[in-house]
This record gives sequence, structure tokens and C-alpha cells, in this order.
Amino acid sequence: MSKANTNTRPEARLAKGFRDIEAPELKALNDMTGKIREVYERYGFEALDTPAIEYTDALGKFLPDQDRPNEGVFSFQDEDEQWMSLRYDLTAPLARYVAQNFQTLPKPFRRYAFGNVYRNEKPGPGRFRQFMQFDADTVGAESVAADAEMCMLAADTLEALGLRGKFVIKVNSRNILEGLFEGLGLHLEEDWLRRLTVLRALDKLDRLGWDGVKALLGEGRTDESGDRTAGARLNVEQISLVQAFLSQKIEDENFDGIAVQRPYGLGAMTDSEIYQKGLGELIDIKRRCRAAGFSNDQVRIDLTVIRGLEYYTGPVFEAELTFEVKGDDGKPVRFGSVGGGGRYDDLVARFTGEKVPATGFSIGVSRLQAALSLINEKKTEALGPVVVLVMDKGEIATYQKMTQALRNAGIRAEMYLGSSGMKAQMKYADKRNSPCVIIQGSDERAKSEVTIKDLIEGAKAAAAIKDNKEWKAARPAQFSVSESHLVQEVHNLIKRHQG
RNA sequence: GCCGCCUUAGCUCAGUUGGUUAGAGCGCUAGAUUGUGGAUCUAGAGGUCCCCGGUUCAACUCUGGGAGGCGGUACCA
Repeated sequence: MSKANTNTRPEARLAKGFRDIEAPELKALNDMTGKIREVYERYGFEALDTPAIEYTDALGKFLPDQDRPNEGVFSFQDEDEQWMSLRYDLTAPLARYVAQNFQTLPKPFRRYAFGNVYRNEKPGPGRFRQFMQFDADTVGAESVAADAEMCMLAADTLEALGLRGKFVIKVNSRNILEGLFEGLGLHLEEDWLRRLTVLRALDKLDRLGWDGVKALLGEGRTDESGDRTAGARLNVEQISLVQAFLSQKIEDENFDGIAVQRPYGLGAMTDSEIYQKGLGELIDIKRRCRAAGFSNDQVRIDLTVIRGLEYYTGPVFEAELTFEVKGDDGKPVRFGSVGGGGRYDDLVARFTGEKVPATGFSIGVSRLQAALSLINEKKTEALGPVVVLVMDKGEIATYQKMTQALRNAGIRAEMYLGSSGMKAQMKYADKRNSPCVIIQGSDERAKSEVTIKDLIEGAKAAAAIKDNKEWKAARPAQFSVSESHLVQEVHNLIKRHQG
């Protein structure tokens, strides 16, 4: 290839917001999803896989008043000019599936799903444009019992992942917030934009604190970079009402009974029918969780939980990690929520016109894994395959036979497939993290033996040896056995290293 | 989207107040060691100094624009 062609060659690069996952992380991922799956199965959810691509209208993501899809979703047109999109969550495809198979499904329908979802947004630290979710949903159950179960499922799942005492499932209800809006005099029809702004502001409470949120509720806020965010233009009385409202203590420390402490002046707001409905839901969920043996630390009422803005209609949940980890720069890393969900009673109705109650919980697998990997800082690297060295190209059949014998005994093994000499083969095995290499040159062959070199022991021995010649003469951590004992000896060696 | 910072070897980064052959560490390849990975030493390969235009005798350096990356913020089912 001449130099002139250089600029026509593509650059080998990852698409922005996407990433490669290599063996050690893949293993951790598989372990983790296995544990989640086990809990979901135990709760009685049924596995369901749906495609990564759906028709855009089925996902409900066309821009308002336009025949173009929402910018946040990856979309393209097929040859019929129909818009298709990569799924951005697992709930919208579920709604489509339920609507399509409504007649034949058992109701309530309870399924779990696991897979990659895609969002066409600016990636950030720990935020990618492809990431994994693990969802469980109950469709067709109106009872708040179904919501309570979601909280239990979430708690049990995080317990199963070894996070006992390190997480909390926070619960709130949209109906509570609806009560707040009624109290503020913001009505659904004429004030929906301000209501949205209020929700957005409250959603930032954990990051900005009350000072920042108050600014956003009022006139707006200018951040450090000089970017201006418009506020909800509430007046001072309204803002302090919001703060007082959200600071209500709904539960006492022991939660033997529900103790509602109302700050002064909230009477009118908390008397509303919709607020009482929400309060009833929260108390019901708490009672059920307590009865099922979940503690106050595991499932807690928190009126500041907002969740998504679009489709939730009742209780909402958020799983949050409560421990702090310092990043490479020594600054604490925020994980935020690693999962969430809630009741969405209108999603299937988009297709059928029939209102179908549903509630679900979703784990952000990728984010949770990032958090877990910071706790278990030392990730033990998995052993690679045993490598059978090719000492003599004329004897490849013999080497292949040895390799196959190891494989048949359930041992990961491979014959060196490159074309380099012994030294390079050793380096290769080292890089593969092989437990040992198998050597049979003419010396061993003459005696019908093989040499097994233990790379892990060898590495330890090498640490003590300064002089290379001496070390090589000693040939540490290797031994010869008769050909017939090869499999057994390798088996023993691997067993030793796996503890 | 908005604001700020950044872009020099595979990686992490020096450097040139604008001057001729652009450096280091790590990594890689090879040799010292003709059948032995990880220590040590030596050598070698590897660069359109992000791209396009402008100023200049001269641009990797100054300037204008663009792209990409990072961070904050906004949006986020």
C-alpha cells in the first residue's frame, strides 16, 4: 500500500458513546446478570426477548406534530420508507407485545427482559449510547400489591448482588405530586409546562440542593459555565410551600405505625383527594414490604423521588446506592440511581384504546456493574487456556492430539497457531494468562515424556531471581511427566491454582 | 443545544519566545541467551506535531474556520 492511499483508509475507531467489552468484564457481566435472572425467575416472571428494532410509531417516539422521529432515538427508514428505531427502553416494546398478544396472554402477564437499549444523546462519564437494562413488569394488575412486589424484587436483587446495607429503594407516588400541583394551583391543562419545569427542578434536588432547586422553581438559574436555565416562576410563598410539602415525614423511625407529621400550613394541600390516594398507596406499599420482612432501610418513602416525566401514573421507585467511592482523582464518585420504575397505566392503551394497568422495575445493568467493579477493586483475572507449544513443525499432529486430549478432559487448551519460535510462544502464553504450557521437543519425545511449565509458579519464582542466566539454568516451575500422565498432571496444576 | 479546556509516536505526555535532523517514559520487535515468558542491558521499527485556509523568507508553533476528545450545564423514555 503506497503512502498516497493513506488518507483514503478509514480510521479504526469506536463510534462515539459506544464501547468494547473485553473478557474479564464480560465474565463479571455474565455473573451479574445470572444472579439478577435468578431472582426475577424466583419471583415468577417469565423470560421474553423482543427485537432491538421496532417501528418508530410502535415505540411512540415521533416528534410532536411532525412525521420525523424524536431526536433522542436512533432511527432510519427501510426500503418502504417506514421509520424504524432502535429501542430506547424495554418497556415500550413490552407494551407493543402485550397489545399484539392481548387475547392469549395470561393476565396478569408477568415477564422479565434483558438486553441492550440505545439512546442518541451526548455520552458522559458512565453514560453510553448503548447500555443494558434488566426489566421486570407486571401487566394487568391494578392492585398496589403489584407495586409493592416491585420494591421487594428490587431489594432482593440488590441483596443477591452482595449489596446488603448499601442500597435503598425509595418510593413515591405521582398522585402525591399531583396533590402538590393542586395545592399550588397549577392545573393540568393550562399549566402543564410549568408543572414540567417544577418536576425537572425537583429531580435535581440531590445534585443542586435546595438552593439550586429554589432558584429553578423561581426565576431560573445560571450555572458556573454561564448557561442559563429558565425557572418555573413560582412566587416565594409557593416555593416555601413546595419545600415544606416535600419535607413532610411520612413514616416514623420504626414504622410500626404510620406517623404523618405535617408542617404548618399544608392542611389544604394534604386534604385533597388525589394526595390522599397517593398517601394511601405509599402506606400500603410500606406495610406490605414490612410484612414481607423488608426493613425500613431497604424500602423507604421519599417524596422527592420524581423519575421520568412522561408516563408514570402512580407509585414510582428508585434504587439508589448509599455508599461512596473515591475515583482515581480522589473525588467521590456519584452513582445516582442504578434502577427505577413505577406504575404506568396508559401505555398499552396507546394501541388498544383499552386501559391496562401495569407496573415495572428496571435495573441499569451497565451502571450498576460500574459501581460493583469499584467495590470489588481486585478483579481476579480468569485463567487463560493451556498452550501446547509447537517445537517441531513436523510433529503438529502429535501436538494437536495432546491439545484434544486436554479439551476432552474439560480443560481449556489450544495448540499455538502462530508461526513464531519458542520464545515468542512463551510470551504469547504469558499474555493469554495461561496456567501452564506443554513442551515436547526432541529430548522429551525420545523419552515419551512432556514438560509442563507452570507459568504462575514461574512468575513467583522469577521475582526472587535477579540474574537471567542463573534463572534460566534453574528452569524453575517445570517438570516432566510421561505422555500418559499429561492430562492428569495438568488437571492437578489448574486445580492448585484455582484454590 | 450552550459554555470552557484540550488535540505532538500504539499509550501517557515533554518541547519549540516562529528557524533547518521533533523528544522521553511505557509498550512493541530483535539481540545479549542457536529449547524457555516476567528482571537487566543494547539496538531497531514507529510521526501529514488533528484537518483546511491565512500571515510570513520560513508555521508543529501565530491567526481564522472546521472536526474530534474531555469536563460542566441543558434535555433524558
